[in-house]
Amino acid sequence: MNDAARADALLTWFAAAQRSLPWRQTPPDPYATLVSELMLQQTRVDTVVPYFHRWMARWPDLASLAAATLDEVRAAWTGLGYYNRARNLHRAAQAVVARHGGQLPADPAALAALPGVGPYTLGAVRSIGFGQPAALVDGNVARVLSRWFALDAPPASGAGRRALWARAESLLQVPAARAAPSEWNQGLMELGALVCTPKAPLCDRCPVAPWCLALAQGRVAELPTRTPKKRATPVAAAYLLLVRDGAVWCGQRPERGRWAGLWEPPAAEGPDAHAALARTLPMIHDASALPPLTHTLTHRRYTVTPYLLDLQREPPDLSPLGYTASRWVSPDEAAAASSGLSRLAQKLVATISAR
DNA sequence: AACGCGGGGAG
DNA sequence: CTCCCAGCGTT
Repeated sequence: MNDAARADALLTWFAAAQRSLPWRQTPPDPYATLVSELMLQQTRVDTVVPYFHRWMARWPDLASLAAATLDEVRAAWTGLGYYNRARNLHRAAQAVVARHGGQLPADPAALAALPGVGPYTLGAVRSIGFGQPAALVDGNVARVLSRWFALDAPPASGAGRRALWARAESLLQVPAARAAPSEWNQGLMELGALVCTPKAPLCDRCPVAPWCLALAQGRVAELPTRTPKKRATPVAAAYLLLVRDGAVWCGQRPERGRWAGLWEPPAAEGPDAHAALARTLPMIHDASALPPLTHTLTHRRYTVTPYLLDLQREPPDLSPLGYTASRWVSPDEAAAASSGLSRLAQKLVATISAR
């Protein structure tokens, strides 16, 4: 039968071709699975690996993570992006300690109730962490299944999402897949990462090419259907770098929103950023403007003008700008992986020592 | 359903 | 440059 042969082909390929990744352990560790899956949300494997090693060395279990402070947790996340994930993981650890005795629950409803655990992560923790026959759909699986079955609905659409999850559930009913849900799901994702890539997929090396409808129809390049994406919004911003003894005066951003809880030199956005900053920090009029630099996020493209001032007096109060705390940050500290500064702020502080 | 949320690697 | 990555929470 088609389904059985295809399942065998993928599982055989995965057994031989899978990458050696630190969270692929036998026996599986549900906590390690949770950590890796939170880190891997919208983030590539190669980026996550060093963060995962540092994380597991520092917090080897949920109890130790729950006992850490949010600032420590967030500092360990510095550079990974999507910082709300760090907050979610920390809160999840505290919830597991409070409600489940420090052991991750195997019950799907209890898992789904944890912060940061959505449909994908639920399927991943269930199948990879606990060996349960649970389906999952991520960006890789969406691409693989869209091609296998020549699905025309955009994966991001409601209809596309429903179709993909239905296929994923259905495939998992094949006995070989159901007997090895961890390997099956990881095999689908590994195939998407290594063979069934977004551009220039390696169809001549694909273990399931004989069963690929898109390949048979010559439509591999046009599937999955792409959804038109929004352009990044241009944003102007001004940062005031107040320097004393080589250190820079930084504030901690609020818990909500962009770069939540991270540190940066005081800043304002918009065409009137300089004026807005001057209302709270009038000393900016004595500062010298440095050459602008750009920093691109997924949805925003920043053009930042840094203003530099050697400060002899006491540093100003930053709370009127919305910062919840403030401290001096040395260039060495800012450059460290666990500085708690956004990448943009790290760039800015680096411009000072480069002068 | 639509939007906000980082940063980096590949082509 | 563009695209997109082991997505989720909020509105």
